Amino acid sequence: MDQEQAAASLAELGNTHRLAVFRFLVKAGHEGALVGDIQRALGIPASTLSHHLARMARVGLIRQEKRSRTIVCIPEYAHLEELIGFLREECCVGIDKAEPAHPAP
Amino acid sequence: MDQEQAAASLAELGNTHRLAVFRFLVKAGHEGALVGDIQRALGIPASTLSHHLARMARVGLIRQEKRSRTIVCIPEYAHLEELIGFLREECCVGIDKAEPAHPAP
DNA sequence: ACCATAATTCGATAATTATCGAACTATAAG
DNA sequence: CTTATAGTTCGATAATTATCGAATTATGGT
Repeated sequence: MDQEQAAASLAELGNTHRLAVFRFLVKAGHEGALVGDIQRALGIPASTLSHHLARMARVGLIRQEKRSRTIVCIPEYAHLEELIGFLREECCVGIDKAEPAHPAP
Repeated sequence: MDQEQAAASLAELGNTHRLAVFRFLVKAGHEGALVGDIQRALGIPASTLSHHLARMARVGLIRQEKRSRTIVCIPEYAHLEELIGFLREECCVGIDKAEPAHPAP
């Protein structure tokens, strides 16, 4: 994951509604949740939620699968892992230079 | 770190300029770097950079220490660690429910 | 065919964020 | 005291993002 992608994903998670949605989906597990479920659980107006879901899907944070009339939203764990990996590299580059707060085993 | 704080920090990192600044500071290490150094290294106009630095400091991603005429910017590693911790909790809640891609030791 | 449900798209508006030159403040050096 | 340097603040504008009702599309059930 490059800097552009990382920034894009971070920006999407950097919104309370979208972060709440993502948390909800992660709790829902690999089966995901329907748009309507999210809507009822979080009380976000349908069109607003749709907007946020589209953005999250655009950067690869979630995946949307159509099941007849409904749409299942599934969190992309691998994507989050990559994002965390990117941040961790950032973090650890400098952390050993001095004051080793996290002594490597 | 609660959801509000996490979202705020993620939003700040979710901007290419600020993410570049943060990476630069992490590489600089615990001694940090001067505003002017960042400015010259990344080629961001002074007033724009000042704006971004203020935002990053506001959410605790960096710390700014005045040294006579100059200002040292230091990355708050602990803050990033907390943020990563928050994301990791998110991620791992659902990851074991099925398809254990990351088998716990 | 008709109605209900699920969700998106449209469209208009509000709110936030980004950008950057110019003016300003603070400090150091001569 | 004057000048130079480091950085911020101001102010104005552009660009992006957020919000949400209304209209629309798609599908299933009766």
